[in-house]
Amino acid sequence: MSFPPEEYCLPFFKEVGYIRKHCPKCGQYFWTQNPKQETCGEARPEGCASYTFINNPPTHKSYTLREMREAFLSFFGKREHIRIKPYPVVARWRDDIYLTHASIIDFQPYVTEGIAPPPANPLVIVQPCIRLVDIANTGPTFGKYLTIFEMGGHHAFNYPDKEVYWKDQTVRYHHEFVTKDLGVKSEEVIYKEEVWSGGGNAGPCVECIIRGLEVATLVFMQYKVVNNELVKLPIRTVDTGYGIDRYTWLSQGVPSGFHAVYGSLLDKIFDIAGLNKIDMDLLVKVAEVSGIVSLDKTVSRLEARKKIADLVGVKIEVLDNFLLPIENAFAVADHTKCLSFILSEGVVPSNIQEGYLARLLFRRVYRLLRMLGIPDRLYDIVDMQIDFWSKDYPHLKEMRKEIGEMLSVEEEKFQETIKRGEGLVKRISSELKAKNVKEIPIETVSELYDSHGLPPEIVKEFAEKESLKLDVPENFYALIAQRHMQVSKPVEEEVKPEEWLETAVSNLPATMQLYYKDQYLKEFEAKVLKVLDNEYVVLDKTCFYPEGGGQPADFGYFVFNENKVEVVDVKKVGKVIVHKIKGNVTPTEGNTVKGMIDWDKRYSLMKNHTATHLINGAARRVLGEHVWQFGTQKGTESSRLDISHYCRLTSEEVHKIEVLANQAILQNMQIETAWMPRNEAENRYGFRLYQGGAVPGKEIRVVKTGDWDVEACAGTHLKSTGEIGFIKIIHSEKVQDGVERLVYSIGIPALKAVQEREQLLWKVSEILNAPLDKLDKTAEKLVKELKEANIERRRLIKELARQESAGLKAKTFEAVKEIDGIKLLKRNFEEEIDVDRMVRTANEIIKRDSGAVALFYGTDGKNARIMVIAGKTAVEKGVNAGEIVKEASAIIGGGGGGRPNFAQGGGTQVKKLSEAVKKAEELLRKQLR
RNA sequence: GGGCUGGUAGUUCAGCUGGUAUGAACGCCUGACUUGCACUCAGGAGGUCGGGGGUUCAAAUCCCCCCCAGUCCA
Repeated sequence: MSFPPEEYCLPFFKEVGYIRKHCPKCGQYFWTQNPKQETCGEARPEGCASYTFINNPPTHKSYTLREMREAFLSFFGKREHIRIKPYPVVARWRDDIYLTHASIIDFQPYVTEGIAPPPANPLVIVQPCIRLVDIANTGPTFGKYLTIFEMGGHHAFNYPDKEVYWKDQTVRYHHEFVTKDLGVKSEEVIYKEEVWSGGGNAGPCVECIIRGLEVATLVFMQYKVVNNELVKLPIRTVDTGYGIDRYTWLSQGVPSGFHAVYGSLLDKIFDIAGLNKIDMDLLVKVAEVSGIVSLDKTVSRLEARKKIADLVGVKIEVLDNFLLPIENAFAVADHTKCLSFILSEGVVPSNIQEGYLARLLFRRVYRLLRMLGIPDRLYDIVDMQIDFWSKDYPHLKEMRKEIGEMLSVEEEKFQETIKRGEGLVKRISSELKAKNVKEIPIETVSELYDSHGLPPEIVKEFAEKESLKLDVPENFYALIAQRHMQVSKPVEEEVKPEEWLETAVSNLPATMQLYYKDQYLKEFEAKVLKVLDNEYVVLDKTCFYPEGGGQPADFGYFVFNENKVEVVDVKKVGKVIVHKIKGNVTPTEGNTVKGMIDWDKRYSLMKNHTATHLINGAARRVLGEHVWQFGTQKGTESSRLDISHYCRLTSEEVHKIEVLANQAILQNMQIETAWMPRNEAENRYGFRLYQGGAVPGKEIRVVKTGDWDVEACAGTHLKSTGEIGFIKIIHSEKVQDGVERLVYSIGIPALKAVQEREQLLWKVSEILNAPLDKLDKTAEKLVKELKEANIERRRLIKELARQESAGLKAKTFEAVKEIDGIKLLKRNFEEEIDVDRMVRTANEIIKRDSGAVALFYGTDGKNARIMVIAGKTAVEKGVNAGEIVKEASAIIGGGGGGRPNFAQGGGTQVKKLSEAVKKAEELLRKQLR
């Protein structure tokens, strides 16, 4: 994809004497005022330039991050842009991404697609952004790439009938900012032509480069990518990204972006890690060329290292030893900030979704700290981050305790994983050593990582303890990716059977939602607008609630022309509500029908829905601010709510939630619902609103339950909480790591649930013949007695075996025959074919006399069993128990087998048992001959 | 959402192609010898083989379902 040169040829460039040039190294076009500028001037892997601002900043003064942020905001504030507060880093308002990775994310998709107006136009914002894709590059690039950074964006949304500003003005703003406010010389500012594309949108963009560092990207979003073709968007968006952290670095000219952003905090981390004698000259030299580093799954760290070593004239080993701890400390500074921000917004580390991102980040930090030898200082560092950033982002401080708790749970889990891993590696090692293998195969390492979460460098560490070699290939993570390619099956696309419905109703007007006008409305009259396929009916208005937000659809009836048909499903298709009916007749278009909903069901669902909000509010109060709704399903008998939480709920916590929720009922709080513009709702109630995930539309419906809970919710709710009556939490379970499910009933079903439990207790009490209040003690005693009885039983079998074999009860043996010095003991156990007893008895016999052979058999009428156990001497003389049993049991219609000294078998033709025994004896005689 | 491991004695684990859990180590109990640092020696106790179905003469082992734990990817 590329755009014609005209797209970049701006009046501004002509006006101030910029000329367009071609970079011989990377092949891209750029604009500069400096005729001597040969390359595009950006420090990148192609080697177009290196950083020239280290120890030599181009700005008129040095800025802290906070000062730079303010400079940016006020520059645009003075130029008609309205300041907007930053959004959360967890993008709860979107269902397509987890984290906010650019300032424009805040306004997608509703503003950029024209569904809702922007909060201001033009606007300016500094948005904390998280990009985990850059995680491997964070330390080695000295601050060019960070997992968390602040993006300054000034945005203008240009509508067909309202132009704010576009390319020329955008570049002018940038130029004025860097030259006038920051004091960078105009001829040092290079603008590079680029193409931007992402999230299905595209447009030309220019990158702004100063002394080797790309500091901003000015994107002009104006196309939609459809089947590889560019389609013009009605709204053209100015999407700028100013790297506030990079400007700060530029202005300070310090060796790394981390020095610039974290300042004293970085010093402390270095101090903790014992990095206090750093060769600053070497660090600066490396910093200047660090722009060529760009790691991904295919480019190895060592390759990049070698390039740098050549450039600064140091041996690669020396450089590696020098840089590794520094890079790790850099990454620690960045990752602990990132983790603090994610956790502060209530993300619970988990093995799914955004929780997994938090876990990934935690484990990476922990490994880095481990390599630095300071894993125990994690909390101190996070604490310092919270102090450091709370000045600008005060909510961090409020979450300090919860962040600490989540970290400690996570640490414990990871330590367990490592400990388990150590055991695994030890065992694998001894197996390998037994086979005289000296190296751990890479498949084993992959499996240890993939199935047991053990990072290769930790495997290496443990393997070396066992004096085994392990060379972790540079492309290890690419191998893992490949592994997943091989095993993953193509996911079958779920076909939407209702797709035709969508097109069929697309021209119909929006159905009037009577359930929002009066949620207690049970009957209504409406005009039939459309009947499809004889079973789908669209009306001009309805009080049937379509399935949504975990609340099932209403059922009921339509009555027309003295006919009555059942409504069996209701769906919302776009803005149209479609009723699915079942009956012999269908209403005709233009007719009037009377609709009646199944009120009992609906009222019960309303109660359950409001109860869900109460429980959610109660859980947040009991467990903390990290509690978010993860999913919910309402029913008439019971409902469930999944919430994020970092450890298993105790019964005390569940009871507390239950008590609080019931108190909320007793307070009989009023429930207010209101439609309001998205911006207003977010401003008034915050992003807590999005409990149920992203909510579409320009206006959203806010359901406020007294001072207990506020959520964006489309469901039907009660007028006051008192109507619920009673909530009983039936049970809780863990549905995923970090997600707890609460299952509860309300009203009479809740009472029934309690009664069922009570019934169960009574029944148990009756069975155990013990009073209710002593059930626990009685059960304990019984289990203990059962265990003891089992032990006694086993002891008795042993004892019996010993005695019987000792000949004390020799008469129990049918016959004792001597054949060739071998003693054959035959015995019919009749119905007592207890394997354990037979085996033990036989074992006792051959223990006493190794020349003995036991031939035991018996039948309980259904099954017959034959067992032959031979002593050592007997086996030496040729007895083969396995063969005897095999042939003998074939007679009784079964099978059998075993080893020469031990075999058992059986069959179902019990009548032939004696024949089989005879055969067995015969075989034994043959074997001895 | 998809994939991969694992669940056997108090603990960590063996248990191959169904056929004795004579299971191993540590821990525990009893006794002896010793009081020098995982003491040693002798003896012993301890298992619904995660749960439920099925196949089979026979299932820890094979098949299906469920539960629990861990882990990777999106």
